[in-house]
Amino acid sequence: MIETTKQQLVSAASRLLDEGGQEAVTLRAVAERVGVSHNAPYRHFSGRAALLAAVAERDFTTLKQTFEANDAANPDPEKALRAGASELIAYAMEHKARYRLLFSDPQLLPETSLKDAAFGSFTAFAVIVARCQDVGALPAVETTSLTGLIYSALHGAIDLHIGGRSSDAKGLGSVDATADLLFDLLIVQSASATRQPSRSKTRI
Amino acid sequence: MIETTKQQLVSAASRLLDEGGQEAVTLRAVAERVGVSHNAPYRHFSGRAALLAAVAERDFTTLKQTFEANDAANPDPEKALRAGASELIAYAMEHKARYRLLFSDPQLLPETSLKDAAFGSFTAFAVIVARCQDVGALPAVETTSLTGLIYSALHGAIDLHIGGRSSDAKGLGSVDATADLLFDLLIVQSASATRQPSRSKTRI
DNA sequence: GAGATGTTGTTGACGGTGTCAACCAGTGTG
DNA sequence: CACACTGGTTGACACCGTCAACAACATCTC
Repeated sequence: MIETTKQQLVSAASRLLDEGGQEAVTLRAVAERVGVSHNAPYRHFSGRAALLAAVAERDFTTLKQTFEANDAANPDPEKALRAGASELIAYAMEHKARYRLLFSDPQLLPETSLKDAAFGSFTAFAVIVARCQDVGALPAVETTSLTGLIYSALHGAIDLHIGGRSSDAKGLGSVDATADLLFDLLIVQSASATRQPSRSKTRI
Repeated sequence: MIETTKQQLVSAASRLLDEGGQEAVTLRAVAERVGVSHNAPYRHFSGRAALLAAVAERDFTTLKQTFEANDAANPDPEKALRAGASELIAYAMEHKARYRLLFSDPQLLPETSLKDAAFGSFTAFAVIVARCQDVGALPAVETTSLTGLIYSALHGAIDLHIGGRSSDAKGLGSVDATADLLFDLLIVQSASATRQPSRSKTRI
């Protein structure tokens, strides 16, 4: 299937993002790569911000699908959780600028469709967290808050790494090591709690 | 004491950062605010990136001093830890664009003096973490890794909030709530025999 | 079928931005 | 006095996002 011009613009912007980061994605460069005039993108997007939002929306939905596929493929919730985190980290490492666009960019327009896509990927991740809670692998606190904490820790480790703040000089380990430590500590905590008979209760 | 032109440029850039974010900090606007020509900044900085690096360096050192003062003021390590986190969050909320410059900006030049300043603030935070470990308030894993994890979680929560990714739609609570949950879970884990979580958000 | 209309392009211009080059006024210093 | 250095100036350049005006073409309506 051939891509429409609009899709080509999104794809070209994604590629430029990967190759040269945010500042490399100029509307003119995108247009040139697609082979249209410097003003053609305005026929499909209201401006640069809208084009980037389209890139983000596309990636948010694929990310959501990745989480869902991961959840379905791993019967063990704890494995699904760790695998999901690894997928997120892998995506971030492979497409640093795109990851930042999705999760950090402050000037990304708050279009509802984009918010929906972002919310969808978060929810898919929360489903895995809930499953872990169900089997007592994670503490039985409010699921959304716990998911937020885990998401925050993963995002923080990734973002510091991408920004060059976690290299040797600052002593932070690799992103994967930080994620491992996070899960080790959280899971130890909940396992010791559920081991106590008087308080044992699994969420239904 | 009167500020030198160089200091005035840094101050003006900081103020513009607070008022209008990254994109508001144009060399021309900075120069105009100081009252010099649009090219005067080049007599003091090699370019825009270097000026922003100077802003970051200044803030990194004040942040380090904040951590140190906090450490000295709180005899209880756990209180020092929570207070230090609160200070970081407060700084981030008050100066969002500046915070992002320090901890997220990818194009911040890797000058050694800037790296030193960043490392200094991280180390000051690590000192508090180590004290918590000494009294058994935090798990006895490698201090640098644990500090990295805590730093990552705090940064992630802050960054997602600043980027508008943690508002209602995504269900993440406020930054402070996420930080509280983080400490509650970590401290419960390490001292579950003798301690209770400071906030009874956990459903026990 | 013919005209109106909307879609998707185009070219050209505008102001704003970072940066480079050239120049200029002081201020020591040999 | 000549000289270089420091900190400032003006002017230009290419590049950027964006707006306006126009052109080709498909599609709908009478």
